[in-house]
Amino acid sequence: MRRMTARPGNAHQARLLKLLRDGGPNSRAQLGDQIDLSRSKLAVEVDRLLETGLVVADGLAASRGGRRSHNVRLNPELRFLGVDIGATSVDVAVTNAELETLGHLNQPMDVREGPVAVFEQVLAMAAKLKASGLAEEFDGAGIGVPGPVRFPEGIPVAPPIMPGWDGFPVREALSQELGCPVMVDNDVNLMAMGEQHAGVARTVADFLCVKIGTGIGCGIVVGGEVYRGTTGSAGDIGHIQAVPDGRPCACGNRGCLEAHFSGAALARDATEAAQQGLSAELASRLETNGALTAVDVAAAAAAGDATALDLIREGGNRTGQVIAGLVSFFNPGLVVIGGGVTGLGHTLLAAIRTQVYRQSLPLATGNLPIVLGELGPAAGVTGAARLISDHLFSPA
Amino acid sequence: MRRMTARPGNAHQARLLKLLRDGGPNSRAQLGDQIDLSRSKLAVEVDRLLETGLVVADGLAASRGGRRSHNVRLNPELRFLGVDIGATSVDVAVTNAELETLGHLNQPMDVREGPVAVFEQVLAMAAKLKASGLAEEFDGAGIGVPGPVRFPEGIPVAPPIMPGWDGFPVREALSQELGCPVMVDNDVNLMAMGEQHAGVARTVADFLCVKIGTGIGCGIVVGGEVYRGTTGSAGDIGHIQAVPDGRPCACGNRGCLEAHFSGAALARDATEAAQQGLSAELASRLETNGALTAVDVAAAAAAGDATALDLIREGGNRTGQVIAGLVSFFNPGLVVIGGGVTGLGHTLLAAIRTQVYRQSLPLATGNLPIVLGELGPAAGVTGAARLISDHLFSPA
DNA sequence: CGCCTTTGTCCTGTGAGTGGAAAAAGTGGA
DNA sequence: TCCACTTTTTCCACTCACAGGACAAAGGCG
Repeated sequence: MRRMTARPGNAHQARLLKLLRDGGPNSRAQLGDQIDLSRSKLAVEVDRLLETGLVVADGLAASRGGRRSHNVRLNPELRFLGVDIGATSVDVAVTNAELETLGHLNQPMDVREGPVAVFEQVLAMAAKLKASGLAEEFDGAGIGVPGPVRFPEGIPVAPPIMPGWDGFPVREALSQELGCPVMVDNDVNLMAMGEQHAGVARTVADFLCVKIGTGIGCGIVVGGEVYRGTTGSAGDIGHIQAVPDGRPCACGNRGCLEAHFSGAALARDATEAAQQGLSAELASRLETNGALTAVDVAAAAAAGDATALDLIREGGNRTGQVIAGLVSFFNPGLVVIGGGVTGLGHTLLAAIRTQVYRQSLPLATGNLPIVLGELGPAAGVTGAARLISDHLFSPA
Repeated sequence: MRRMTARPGNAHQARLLKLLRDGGPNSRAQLGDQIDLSRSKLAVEVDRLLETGLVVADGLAASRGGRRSHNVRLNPELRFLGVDIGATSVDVAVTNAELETLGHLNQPMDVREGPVAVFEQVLAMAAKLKASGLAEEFDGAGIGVPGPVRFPEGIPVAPPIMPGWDGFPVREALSQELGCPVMVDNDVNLMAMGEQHAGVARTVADFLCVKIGTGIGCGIVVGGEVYRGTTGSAGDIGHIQAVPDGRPCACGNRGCLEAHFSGAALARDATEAAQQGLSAELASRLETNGALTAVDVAAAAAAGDATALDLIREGGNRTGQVIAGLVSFFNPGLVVIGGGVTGLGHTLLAAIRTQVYRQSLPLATGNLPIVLGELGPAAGVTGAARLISDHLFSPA
């Protein structure tokens, strides 16, 4: 039993833990500069944290011109597990308490196989990470699932692409299996938290994080906090109508954004184009691999294939149109584009930017960066670790 | 000089003031039930508030089975001024500290005449209210303007329908003229605050308040607080594209919601229909009044005129389509429809509801009321009073 | 009229937190 | 090597907010 079960005893301790998480090892004096507490009080709270074992001494800091100060840091043996369940693959990573990734695994998977089968796989991956010496036990785990979640209970509700998960007590079940606290959230929200913690959104209070993968979703951050909506389905922009009377969508409507542009739609359109002989490049890839994915389209586009570029541009336009509406409504300080299709890169980004800058009013777009996510596939697991650390580093 | 210039000295006093504002006269004991403070502490803070004059004794309360308690209430002589500047008219009202409207004036006006002319009119109306004995002086004023506002400074920024107001220091100027603290906000946000304080949104934390007047805007409330966006232009949904390649809009784009449905668009469409002889009802009204407004369309619809009903339904569909997108994105707990066109009533509401319930996913719409505002033209001024009271009832 | 309940006041104890003094541990120049 | 000056850390006395109990005041009810 090396596991830490302690929690901060008050708001001061919680703030200190978060400072150490986000700023790394720090001297008492430096902590004092960042927090509004007297030196005496600060010393008392740090001592209490040292007693709990959450924080440990870390040698002497370099001198700032006088007596050298004693550094403290979060216990380097603390381990968080970050799990990002996608529609077709799963990422599992181990981090330390400073949320640095120590190990990262990725495997193909199908959510539709249901929670039991998926968690079996996740637990096996976690065990593998443990076996490689990265962790003895986990002190907490964050889980991202590709659908709406009733956040306080950690239970998916009415997830369209993962029937069989509806109402499954993910948080409770995994907490049991892993023997540690667990928090569950939508994968898009975790991506937003990841980019906020370690990516492009570090300094922005209000931003949107659009994830284009098998489906399309959007993380909403208001005042530095993820906004989840009344029933946990906020940010579900895949089924906003992008094309009046457009393609039929799995949800029963027509013209949904997701039906026109997403990993799945792109693969379908590319296959169609290849079969119709519109693109030699895509056709040859189809023949080689037996099927096409967004990755093939990205490669074809990189090779200069006109059809692939057109598909990307067309999709970017659709997406940009929807985002333009969201920008008018929400007036964010930043828009982050991420997810599986970021491989499409700047062609996609340019198309989105064009639409947004053209359709939204200058006041909203004047100083609005629209950028690709910085963390790629690590955003989700980092966000997951961040989620559980936020929870554990709050007063009990 | 009867004016109160005191402010609460700490967070407890601020909470007490807000309890008294929202709950009316109250005994010390009842206040104790609603706030987490010991009786002794509560007594001290109430005494301090009595000293400042913000709160006064108000006789004895009815017995609850034992000794009768001494009531306290907000000083009944406190007066707030609520000003709601629309595109074509202005509302000015006086309230007491409990935000009950004591007097309300409404006059036609044209914002395009610029801030100086408009404020002359507003000040005259305020003077009239004073002269009728409703107030000696004002203790604070809230101002709503139909465009984006840099909130902390109270300065309109790049307002499309009110050129000439850009950068005008509304807050400072009016504070000078009125001799009291002033807060400025977008008119839609004030409507949302009004409905939150005294209308349909009293118990909802996250909701949208769509105002359809000369233009279209949307107030966004997140966790009970108005969300204004990075540059203060959040909720500016009038220029979201509702119809691809639709009607040209003043903003330079095509197909904006506002170009297809709003007070102005409705008047234009009705006039067109009347001139083309599509509706005898509208034609006769056009002849009588020389011009048509949304009110005429409402009357014609009430009389069963098919063309008028079609116009409303068509507009409701467009609006509903946009709102459906916002509902998917924001997942609110309530949608309030208000503004000048609420006269169109249930025909409009039904059209909007149909679109939203059809286009958004069940999880978001399952328990989503879409209702008309309860307060009508009083929402704006009530919200304005609420804005300034929130400011004054916060620790200085 | 006596007993019970509720309300309001007084008073003391406690714990959080501040700020100054002094000790501890360095740096760097003469 | 010594001394003056910094920075860090600990220690201690003092303040202040607040809780909670005792008690008085005021009213209901049988």
